[in-house]
Amino acid sequence: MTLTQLSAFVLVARLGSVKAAATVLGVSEPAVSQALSALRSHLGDQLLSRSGPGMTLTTGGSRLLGIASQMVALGAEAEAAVRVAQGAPEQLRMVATSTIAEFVATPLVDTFTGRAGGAVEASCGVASGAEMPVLVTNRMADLALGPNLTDANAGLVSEPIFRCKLIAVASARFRLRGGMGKATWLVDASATDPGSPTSRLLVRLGVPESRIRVFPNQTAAWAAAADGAGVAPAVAHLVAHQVRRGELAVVETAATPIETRWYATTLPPDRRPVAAGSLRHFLSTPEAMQLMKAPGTGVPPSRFRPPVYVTIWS
Amino acid sequence: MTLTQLSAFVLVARLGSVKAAATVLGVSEPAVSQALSALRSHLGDQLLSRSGPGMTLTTGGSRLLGIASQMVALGAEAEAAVRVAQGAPEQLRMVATSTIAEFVATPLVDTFTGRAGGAVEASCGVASGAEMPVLVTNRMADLALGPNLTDANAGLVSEPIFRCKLIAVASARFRLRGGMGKATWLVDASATDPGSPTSRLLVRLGVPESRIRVFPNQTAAWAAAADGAGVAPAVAHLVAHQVRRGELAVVETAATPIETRWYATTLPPDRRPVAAGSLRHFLSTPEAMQLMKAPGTGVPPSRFRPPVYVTIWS
DNA sequence: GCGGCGAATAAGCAATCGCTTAGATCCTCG
DNA sequence: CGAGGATCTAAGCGATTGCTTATTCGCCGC
Repeated sequence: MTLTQLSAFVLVARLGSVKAAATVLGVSEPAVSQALSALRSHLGDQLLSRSGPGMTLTTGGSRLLGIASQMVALGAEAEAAVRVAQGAPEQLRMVATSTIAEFVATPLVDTFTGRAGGAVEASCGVASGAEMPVLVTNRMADLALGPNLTDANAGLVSEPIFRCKLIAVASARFRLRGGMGKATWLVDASATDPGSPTSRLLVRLGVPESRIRVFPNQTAAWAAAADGAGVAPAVAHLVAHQVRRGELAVVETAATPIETRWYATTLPPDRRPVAAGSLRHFLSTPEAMQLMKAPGTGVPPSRFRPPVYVTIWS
Repeated sequence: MTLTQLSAFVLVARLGSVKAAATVLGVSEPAVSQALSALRSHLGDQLLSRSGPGMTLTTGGSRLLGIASQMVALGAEAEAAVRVAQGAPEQLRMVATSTIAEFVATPLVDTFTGRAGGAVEASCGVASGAEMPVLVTNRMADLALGPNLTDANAGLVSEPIFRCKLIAVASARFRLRGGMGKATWLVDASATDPGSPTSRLLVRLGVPESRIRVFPNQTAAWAAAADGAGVAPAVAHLVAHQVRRGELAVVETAATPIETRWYATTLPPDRRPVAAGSLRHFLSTPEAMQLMKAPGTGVPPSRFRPPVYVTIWS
């Protein structure tokens, strides 16, 4: 029984799929499957089995889940505690939805790290809205920036940080033939995350999959839109730069603008690391607000490493 | 960072010596030393260092100790929880001081197991008085039978179970030459445990080490005493059989009889496994009392496996 | 019945774990 | 200063872990 096996089990149970757990852990799917099977044979219990959409836990599995979660969390805590005691910079792991990560996460994290004066070392990863609560409750991430995750029984605390509008943009010369229903939609990875504002927008407009093109990041999608390839959803203030320069123009649709909010989610104060509390507080300062409002000064998208998920055990 | 390494660290920190931890774990001393050094280099912290009698923890070490203890305890709990959920018999690990283990532990455990009707599978090991609190608080044992271990800050609960007298015996034909000070004392392993009634007796009589012969178990010591090799300490009712048959006779000394008590020690009710509570309760029943009083009907000492300590991870 | 997707299994491989024995080191106490 | 006890290091070993790619299994929708 190793900690690796336990965290694989926890993630599978919480995410409801071996594949999803493998993605989060950044390993191949058989690796997770094997860890699970090792645990199964060691404990002599099936622990969990597929059933339609998700997984169902055996009695033993559900008993184990609570205990294993604690062990995984304590493992992360143990490493952090020793490192801090040595005066080493505290590690702070933040996850954000892809759009946020692309534009504002890095400047926010960098500025926060600078403010902390070397006492904190922050890193940032990408996660879907579904992954976030799992990552935070199991201490695989300290703070999530994205949708509202407040969930009483999971013990998470979300706080609204920022308010913005989701609109649609296209090349100024772009002309729809046959109305909005026929347009090609150019989206980033967040559209594959059900529950994200982007995917809500597409659902509300009834856009079929065949008319959606997914790009690795938002900037690439906008570049394609500027080339006249179609319509792209965009957070208004993030795309303001391109609109002002005339590369893109706002397109009216039946569903836009959509008002959305970004939330910062952490464990409740008594169970979260102090650095997570500091970052949370920093996010509500006018300075952070300014960074989120004016990302044109942020880092170029090339510096953004897309699927660098959180690594749990260094 | 593995659970093996963490439990090695916890045991070393709590017992104050690498060697003691190795003994408890039933492995060689370099094995523990190496586990510790692996943990040290992984975390980049010395964690603990020798200082005279015991060990002193670094700041990081003391942080880690609490967290690691929990993890080790949860590891044991996880295995138990899954096994129980499967309907497998609950494991119950008892430790006792050598004398108790030799005579009464096995019949007690066997009877208790029988009463439970297959729902509990109990095993028994030997531990010194110093090891007991460590083993119980870290859930490496569920119940300890021996001296009073009540320790508020460690969160242990001891309850008196039985009262007995420690006396001295020798061959009926044995005659002291030069008084008690010159006698050879024939003792079992418990005499090497400071704090045990036997060692208290020897200290009180001022017996020098040179006049002490240690036997692997109490029965062997008594056999030697019956052969006239010297004087042996004995729990009165345990040796009654041999006295009645004339093999041994009670010897008067300045310190005997010593009144002693056996205690059952567990975690407090809210943190201990149910089976430990049941055993604790069983130990206070008249039936258990009877077994402790009349061990002549117990198992022969050959069935007693001396240094089978608790194995933590099967 | 059949393709497709998720999961499990197989095979292979490097790294690590966990243990041993043997020897070096270090500290204390006489 | 030397003896002895405790600890650490070294070397070696077998088993396990943890990961990969490739293949097979089981199930669902058509």
